[in-house]
Amino acid sequence: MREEDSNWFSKWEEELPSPEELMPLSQTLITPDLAMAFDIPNPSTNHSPQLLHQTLTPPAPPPSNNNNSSEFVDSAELGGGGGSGGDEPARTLKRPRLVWTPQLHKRFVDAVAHLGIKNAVPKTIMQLMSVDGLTRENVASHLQKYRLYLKRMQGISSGGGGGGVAGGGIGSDPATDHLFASSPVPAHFLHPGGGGRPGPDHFLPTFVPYHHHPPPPQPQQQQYRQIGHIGLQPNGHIGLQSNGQFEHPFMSARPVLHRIGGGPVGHHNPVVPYVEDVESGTAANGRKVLTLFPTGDD
DNA sequence: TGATTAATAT
DNA sequence: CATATTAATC
Repeated sequence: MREEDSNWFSKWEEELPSPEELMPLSQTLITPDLAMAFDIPNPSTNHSPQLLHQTLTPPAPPPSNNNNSSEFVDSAELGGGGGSGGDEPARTLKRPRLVWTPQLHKRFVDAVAHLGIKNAVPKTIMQLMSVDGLTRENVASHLQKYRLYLKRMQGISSGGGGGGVAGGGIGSDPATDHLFASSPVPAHFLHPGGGGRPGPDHFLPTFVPYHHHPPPPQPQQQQYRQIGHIGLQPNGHIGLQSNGQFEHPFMSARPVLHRIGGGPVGHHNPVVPYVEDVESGTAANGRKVLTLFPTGDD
């Protein structure tokens, strides 16, 4: 029985984007529209106060950071220098707040779906996700939230249903769905077990084997400023800007880390954003999702 | 100010 | 590991 596991596992792992593929992605990731939207000082387009919070254009991009790859936490303040002040505990490994972007959540769900509720433990999930910077605590915290969401949805959409996750808005709870609503929720999770059906949980639900070719070239427009990557805000927020295209200016999905804690040792995290094709036909909301991809090391 | 998310503690 | 609570952020 376990043999099968290896099967999908291997497959799953295999489809992981090779470093080579995602490498070039870092730059050609932003779409002209996005860049334009951001770069263009369009007074007409008044962004919401919250959203516009993080704009890009790092005021002072560290020259040392030649690494074009976008990563998570990156140098906040280099020790050493000047120091000063004192307010920032030199050696406090305070982990910055992690923002679970829909894409990241998608990966999370995918991992859980493939692991099965049985093995859907924070540790396994984290390992399977292989997302750099992601720790067990993060996953654990999110996992419980995820469960709650499923529980709520289960109670509401009991029986039926099935389908529609995004379009319908079955369980629309303003407090639970915020993040999850946009993510595909494998129905398998809702298995109440009530049926007493010990059946196999690991099944490929919404897993979409994207075997299609890598990122399609789309840069066929005016020159667009190379934006994206990490944006250091005066606020002390590290924002990674990379997104394909969004429908409404309201929803903006961008992974952001709040307040850098300061990675101790060389924590260069080869996290690379990859554009994954979202399920087709999911609502008219054809939005390209950006998935953070791993590095294979954890 | 309130609401939600994520981190943290138990 | 799961749950509950607290803190931070939007």
